[in-house]
Amino acid sequence: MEGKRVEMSQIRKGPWKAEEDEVLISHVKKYGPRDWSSIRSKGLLQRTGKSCRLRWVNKLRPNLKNGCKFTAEEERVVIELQSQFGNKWAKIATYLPGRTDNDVKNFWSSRQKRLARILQNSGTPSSYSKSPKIKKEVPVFHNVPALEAPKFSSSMEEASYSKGQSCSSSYIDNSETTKLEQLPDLVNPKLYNIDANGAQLELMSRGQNPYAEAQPQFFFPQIPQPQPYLTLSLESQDLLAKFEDPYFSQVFAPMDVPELGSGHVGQPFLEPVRCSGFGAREETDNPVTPDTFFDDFPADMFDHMEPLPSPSE
DNA sequence: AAATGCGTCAACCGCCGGAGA
DNA sequence: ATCTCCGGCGGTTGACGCATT
Repeated sequence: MEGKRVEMSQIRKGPWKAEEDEVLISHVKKYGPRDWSSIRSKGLLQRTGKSCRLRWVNKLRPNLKNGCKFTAEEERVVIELQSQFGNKWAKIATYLPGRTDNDVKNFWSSRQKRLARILQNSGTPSSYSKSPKIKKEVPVFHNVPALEAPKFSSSMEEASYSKGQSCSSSYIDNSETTKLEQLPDLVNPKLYNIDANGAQLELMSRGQNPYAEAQPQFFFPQIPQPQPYLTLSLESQDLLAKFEDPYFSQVFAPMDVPELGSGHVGQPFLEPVRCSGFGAREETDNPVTPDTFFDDFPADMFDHMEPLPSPSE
């Protein structure tokens, strides 16, 4: 027992040093990405097997897109797959070459935080333009190539170790011409669920999608029917969808959002705006990545919403 | 220039399931 | 059948850097 405690105290935690990385890489070169616990039992590293595995999978594995932001297409894929599979980050990551489940998870939680904050900020309409943080770029996915079968899984560490790392995607082709017709149906308000405190925004399709469990390893999500009139960013789509959700209204009605109570739910909320106004600016890195919508948010955006019932009702 | 807020990322923790003894 | 160990996964946290006030 005492010995065990001493042993535990020798386990290193925290950031990895370059030397440790080298040892780990060397081990994987020799034995492959397995026997993680033997790394410590052999005295090579004072790290747990789990820690070694995590380090390898998330940082050292070849062909990782370390440091590369998610492309618009990748974001779309994540959003699409999350709606199908729920928070199955490892599964989702298998559709994104070079991305790990941790990447996807981080991306998603950042996005959730952003959405939650945007929704909170919506309590003060002027805050759209005043909040500089909401300048975050949010892509509009005009260009939505069909998802191809994953060439390899993010957990396929056997992938040739010596291959160089690259930020280029094996399946994403930015040269495709814009096709609004391929936009996924991400504005279905039925998809969304917001918990009681309004902080956690999540898709409800978890466990409800017939494909969610049935899909094999190389199953690919169905690209829903086109929504040709949609030109809003995904987040604006999310947001608008939530505004149409009665539960959303209930949750957020008590907030200081007078605008939310002065419209007409059921009216066509998304106007056939084509690449004009918000969400259509060009960007150097990604020509089809527009600016975020909130800076340029129409002041009357919420005018189409029905008055909310009072909490007492 | 300092304070603050926010986003991103790396790493840890706990739970779970499978394999083997 | 049960127990233990290991690996995989999802959730969470804390550090850090950047932008803004």
